[in-house]
Amino acid sequence: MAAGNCEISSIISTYFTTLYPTLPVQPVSDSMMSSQDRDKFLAFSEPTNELTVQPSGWSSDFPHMWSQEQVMDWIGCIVEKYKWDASTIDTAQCEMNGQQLCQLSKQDMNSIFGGLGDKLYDHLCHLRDCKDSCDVGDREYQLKFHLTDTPSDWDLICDLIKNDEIKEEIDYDDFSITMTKHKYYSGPISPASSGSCSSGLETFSLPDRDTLGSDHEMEVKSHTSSDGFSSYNKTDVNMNKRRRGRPRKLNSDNRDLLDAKRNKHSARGTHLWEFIRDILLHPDINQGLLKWEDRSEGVFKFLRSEAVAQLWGQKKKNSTMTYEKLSRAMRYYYKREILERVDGRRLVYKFGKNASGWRLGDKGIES
DNA sequence: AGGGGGTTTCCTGATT
DNA sequence: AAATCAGGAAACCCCC
Repeated sequence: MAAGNCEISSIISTYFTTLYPTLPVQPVSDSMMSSQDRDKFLAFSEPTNELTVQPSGWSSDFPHMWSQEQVMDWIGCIVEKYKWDASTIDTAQCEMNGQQLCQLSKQDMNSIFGGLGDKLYDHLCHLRDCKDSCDVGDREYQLKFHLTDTPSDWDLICDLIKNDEIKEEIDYDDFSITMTKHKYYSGPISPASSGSCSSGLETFSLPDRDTLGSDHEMEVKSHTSSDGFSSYNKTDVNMNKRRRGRPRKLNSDNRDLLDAKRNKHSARGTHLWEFIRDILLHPDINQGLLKWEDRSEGVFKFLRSEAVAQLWGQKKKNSTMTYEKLSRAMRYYYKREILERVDGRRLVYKFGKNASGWRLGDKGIES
């Protein structure tokens, strides 16, 4: 049991050591973990030898700077977090940017979002407070780890992270564990001891086994984002071979919840072609899995077909997914004209007239 | 309970 | 030889 937890705990400890040098950490002996346990934790989609921590979507900017898309993403996250029935929300009323959002009173929120209004308002206040408090060092870090396997495994992981300063929150649907640190931080992670802050949600991803040999050196990074709030630091840590793991959650997932009212099928989850499309549209999570061959024509290529299949399998909670199976599903799209055949080119597909949302200029697509 | 959509699984054969 | 493509057939899961 504790074996698998040891590794993730080690990763987490290393990361916390980086972020919060004053935190006590529990070094974990790798020998305590069997390869079988290790395999339970598939946690990366990254083809580089790095542990990358990057702000995700709406969390990286001040709420009042959010775009309409980021507002939607944020609402989607809260909907998901509280398992709210998205069908009760009028999506048309969600179409506002961050500035408009921040101008809403609690009463406004309640009238628009019903019972979820309170949650949204409180969370928004929390985010604003968090941003505002950076200068005085009182801030909150949320680190989100995407794990694999069954929730019971995550429970065990949580058992290994017992520090009163850290609050853990497990999201069983999201296959992730979020840990929140509320303490003042005075360590060197922030370049700017000048009040830099990286509050909000950050996502951890681990290297791909395919690209790693054994005993690699890995870096833990906290990227500097354009808003200048994040900081940079790195710590080397030896890691053993790992298998590729759960993908970071796509923002589109959150949108799907809100789209449930409009699309009867979205309640069942993202379709394969949408999953593929969303990977292509998010270079930050793409990680070299797919690439556009001809962006304007919707032609794309699988760079790491099996990795994409693994991710798809993880999304569908199917550990036996392969590119062969995934490609069969892709071929069914030809008949429905969601995809068009691209003859003579391996691993190359083209979006068809019934695929939407991939074109430049489509709603929500900026580049 | 039954039907439909969207895969998933398995398979054979062809092509690269 | 291995990976990929093509598509038939059946099964599966979920929703209505």
